[in-house]
Amino acid sequence: MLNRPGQARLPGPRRKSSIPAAEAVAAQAATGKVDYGRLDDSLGYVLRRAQLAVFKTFQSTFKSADVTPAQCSVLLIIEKNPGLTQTQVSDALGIKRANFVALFDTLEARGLAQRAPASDRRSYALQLTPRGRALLRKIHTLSEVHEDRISVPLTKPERTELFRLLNLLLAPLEQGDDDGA
Amino acid sequence: MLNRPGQARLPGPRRKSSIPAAEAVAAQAATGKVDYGRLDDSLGYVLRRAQLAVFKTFQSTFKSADVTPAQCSVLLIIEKNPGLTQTQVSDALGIKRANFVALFDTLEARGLAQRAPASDRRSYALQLTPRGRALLRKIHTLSEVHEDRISVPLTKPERTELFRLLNLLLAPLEQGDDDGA
DNA sequence: TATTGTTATACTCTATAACTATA
DNA sequence: TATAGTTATAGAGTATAACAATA
Repeated sequence: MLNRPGQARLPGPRRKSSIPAAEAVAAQAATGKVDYGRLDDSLGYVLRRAQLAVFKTFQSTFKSADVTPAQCSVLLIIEKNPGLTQTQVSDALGIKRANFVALFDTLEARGLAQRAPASDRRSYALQLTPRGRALLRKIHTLSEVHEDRISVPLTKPERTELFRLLNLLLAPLEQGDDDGA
Repeated sequence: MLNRPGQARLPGPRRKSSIPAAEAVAAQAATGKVDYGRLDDSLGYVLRRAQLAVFKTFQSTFKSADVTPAQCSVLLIIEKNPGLTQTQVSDALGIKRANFVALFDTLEARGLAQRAPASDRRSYALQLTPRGRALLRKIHTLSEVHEDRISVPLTKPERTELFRLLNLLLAPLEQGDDDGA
């Protein structure tokens, strides 16, 4: 609820009018653009818009792979850390264990990953299937395309600096969460 | 689904085992930390975490005002642009008209804003109430506190640079949406 | 007792279609 | 015929509680 597409048209009142009368507010804004005031100086607002815009770009870039960012992150974690349990993967990604079940069910139903027996018989050792490894090769390619697309307006040094600043911002905020990563 | 709290414990299998046998995957990751691989170099992933962390900070900072970021943005827009219609405000913030109704109903029920008659009798001229203006004074104060809190790890020039880079990143991505702001 | 995976559930946010009253 | 506000609804994403199997 914090995007920023375009503008609309003109104002006026109607039926279910709850207020008494209110002298037909001038509507000085009916002419030009909308003044965003402090919102333009709000880091949270800009971050929200950036995240939403990048997410949309992700969708269009990854539509041939048919994976959401969440599914993608799970596959990447398992690729780098085969044998982790559901709790470990979901904790690593900030996903609730309960919500991870359906998410992984989808990956398993598509034959991309599977639950293998582990020494502790309460849990599973998560691993990729050959098909999952094949899809990951595509995902790695698409990831590069995606990063390149969203980084177009930035120079290499600017992109590096953006990463540095975001991680700098993130560090103290992610401390007081639950344990600390 | 893309946070990054802490780690979990250890792996192993269990009952609804769907795969044949799979030689008890070594689980080389059961010892130390999780390797995030490309996720750490993903702008989308870092942005998502930053946005989530900032949102959490917002909640704790603004709990005394009892407003969500979305409600806050609506109040700020109406403050700066009194007389706009629901379509204009929701378009400006990227909120669907249909979803704006309940959002504004809440603000109106709390006596913070109201629907005033407009010249075009299909629409309303949205405006603040005295109570809404009073709350906005508090919101402006809390906004400063909030921005200061999340900006702690950044110097003034770094914060300015972060804004510049985010807006740079945003500009081309928000072009191909619907019309263009 | 504590933990893992699981189910059920609820609440929020988001998206679409269709209706009404106006234009 | 088109637009503003509205309603209904469906789909994600997220959060908590409670249960069975296992430790």
